[in-house]
Amino acid sequence: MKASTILLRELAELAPLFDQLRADGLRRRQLTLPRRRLLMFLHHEGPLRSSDLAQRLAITPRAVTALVDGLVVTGYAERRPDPTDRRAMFVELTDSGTAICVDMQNSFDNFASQLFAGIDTNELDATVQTITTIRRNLEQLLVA
Amino acid sequence: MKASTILLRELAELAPLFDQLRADGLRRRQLTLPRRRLLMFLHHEGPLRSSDLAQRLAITPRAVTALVDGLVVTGYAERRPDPTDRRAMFVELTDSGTAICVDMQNSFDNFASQLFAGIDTNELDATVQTITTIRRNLEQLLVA
DNA sequence: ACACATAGTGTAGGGTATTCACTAATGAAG
DNA sequence: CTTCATTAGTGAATACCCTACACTATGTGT
Repeated sequence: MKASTILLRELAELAPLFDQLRADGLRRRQLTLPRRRLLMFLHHEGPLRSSDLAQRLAITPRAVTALVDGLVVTGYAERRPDPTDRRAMFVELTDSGTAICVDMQNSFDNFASQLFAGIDTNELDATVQTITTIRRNLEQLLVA
Repeated sequence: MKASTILLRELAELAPLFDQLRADGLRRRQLTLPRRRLLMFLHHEGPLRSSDLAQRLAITPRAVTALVDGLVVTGYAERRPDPTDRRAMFVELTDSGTAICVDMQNSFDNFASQLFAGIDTNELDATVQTITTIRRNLEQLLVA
């Protein structure tokens, strides 16, 4: 069996299992996976316009509206009009949204350490390189 | 930044992008991602009872029922009573279900080759090892 | 025989996503 | 300065995934 086939299958199967393991923490924080994804995106990138979020997350603008609605209800994010374009809205984290992101980042780090315990450091570094390359390839394919 | 943190983040972000790229092929085949996942699982493992599917896919039995319902409608899978336990149902692929799996496996292989082009073979092998280990760790954590 | 556990599904409800249609605002051309 | 096409965001309708809970039918152990 080709290595590429196995790798892709492993990566594809990894995600749903991984998601399952995070379900509890998400529920505890009144979050869902897509909402968490958007939240952490804002945490890393700063305030963004809805249309930019749609592009970066590779979902429709309508889906962004729905996700942001949910985050607004729980008080993790806010909409702010774009002063340079009265049609557009910026989405930004509230203080509690930022706090929850910091908190989740810590949990994430702990979980990562635990999950990768027993894997050689060099091996881990090499894997990071490869996976990063693959993600960039994917993003390229999505643009095209 | 720790390698483990980066790797976990990359893996988490890889999945939704990856899913997006497969959306077209799935629509063309009248499938969704979770239904495809169940279908390929049967393709690789053979007929399974609903409860076993729930366990292996890490979803609730009720979710399995719903997914199988969808696959029955499109004619890709069938239910067959377990002769040794009248409560239980086996789920198995139909001929057209098997055909679609073979077809998808080919597309999958082609896509994999394309996606990993330019990545060193040894590097790829090493990554497969690492990721496989990680998936096994994950499955262990889910059982616990 | 009885209590208890297990297998699968109906019901109800929340969440993610899409498509299409619509409003408001922008921007480019005459 | 008007059209006129385009863009930003959202309402409406729809499909799907998933969960929790309740229920029926069946199996299991004492």
